[in-house]
Amino acid sequence: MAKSVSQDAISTILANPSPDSSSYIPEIVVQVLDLKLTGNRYTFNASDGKMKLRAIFPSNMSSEIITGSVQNKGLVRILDYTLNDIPNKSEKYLIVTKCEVVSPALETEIKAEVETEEHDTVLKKPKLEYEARYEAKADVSGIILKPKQEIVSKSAAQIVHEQRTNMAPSSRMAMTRRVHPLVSLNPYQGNWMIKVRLTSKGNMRTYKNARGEGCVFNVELTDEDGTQIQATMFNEAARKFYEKFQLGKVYYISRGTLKVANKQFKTVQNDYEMTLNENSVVEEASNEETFIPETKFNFVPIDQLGPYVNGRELVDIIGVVQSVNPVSNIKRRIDNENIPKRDLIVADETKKTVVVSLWNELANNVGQELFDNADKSPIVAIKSLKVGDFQGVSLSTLGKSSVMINPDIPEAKKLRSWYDSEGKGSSMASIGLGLSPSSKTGARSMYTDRVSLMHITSNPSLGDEKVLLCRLKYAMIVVF
DNA sequence: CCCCCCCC
Repeated sequence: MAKSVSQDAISTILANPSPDSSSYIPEIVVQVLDLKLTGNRYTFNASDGKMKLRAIFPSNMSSEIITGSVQNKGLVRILDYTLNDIPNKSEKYLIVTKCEVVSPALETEIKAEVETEEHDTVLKKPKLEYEARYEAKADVSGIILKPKQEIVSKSAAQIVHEQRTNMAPSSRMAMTRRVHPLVSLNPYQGNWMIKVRLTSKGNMRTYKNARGEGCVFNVELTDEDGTQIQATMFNEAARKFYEKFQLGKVYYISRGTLKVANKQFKTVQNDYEMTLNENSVVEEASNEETFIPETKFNFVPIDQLGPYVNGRELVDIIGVVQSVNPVSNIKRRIDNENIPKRDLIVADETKKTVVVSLWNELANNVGQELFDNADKSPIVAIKSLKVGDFQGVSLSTLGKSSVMINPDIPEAKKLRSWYDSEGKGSSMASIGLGLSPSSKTGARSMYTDRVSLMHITSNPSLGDEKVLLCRLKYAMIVVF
């Protein structure tokens, strides 16, 4: 058999994102390029000479890679796979679930067109650190050039070894020590390291109770499998890690402790929660490829907020900012403490508006930015909002809420183009004050009273007196 | 060890 790639292999994969036994898929042989160890997985570029696709090998392939049968610039036949979306990103990546080795390393990267001119350019590209070192040693005189072939025919295991030994000690540590999946952690096993994305960050707050006082903040961590865990830091640890932890970034974490999570306060699906103390190790995994999902939003359209009123479940919303109030200070009843608050009105494609109250630092920081740019109708995406019943439906931030202005996500682009083309010219009604026939669930609050009104007014068995009473109540709410 | 999330 000819040792080459299948024609249009990448197009075939893209056209069949999740093949099953009934799909007919022609043979897919690709060249493995840029094979490297990322965390605990091997990743590579699958190439058919024309197109490339980021890909990941299954963990059970690792031994074959280490023994050298799968090589960089070698050929593999992909027997089964799924094509996965990276949320909020346009590119796809290929998860190889079954494959076999066709050929060890070829001399060159396969290109569909013969590119003699370009070949020189390729050689002049900035070299990877290991390549530069390799050549520098061989080429002491500056005359004898090391054949490129010797570099390309190195097995993945060699490359990985060289990558490790040439790296900064901290990253080498991260590569060498096994990354544990979050599901494998428990309170009884201490020596682990995880690689996680920070998918939620609470604000720092102080507390005072019978057991003492201090400061605390919580984060939510997500790993490559999508498993989540909440981690808590107190006092010294809270101060040490508060700035270091940034929403959306990826970290290696070790030396934390696990305990059984309190069901009552659980915000993620995990039997355990993590505590990090001042001796825990948190290291950012910067400039590294990773397949950990990005922070995921579950946007609820404004006209669908009804069922969430006064519920425990939090919502994410995305909308166009219609207006922003100045900050006001609210005196908390229980202890007379002043808390900054700023209200804004947002609208979305359902042509409904809702009032969102930003509290504490969100009112001051991101709130001020919104205030200053209110005339530009920015898009806001807000994660983890509580849905209250003030004026029917109201939204409020919590400590763990986050506000993103003009986020680079498809939903924001869609909303922007809708608003610019037709939204800004159309009339919008407040979800709180308007009747919303689509939302009939929920059992209390003024909002539900008005839903009941609709049922009653459309029920012929009721007397005029009751209908009038309900109409009166509705009228009063509107007047308010 | 927190677990509150405020006001009209």
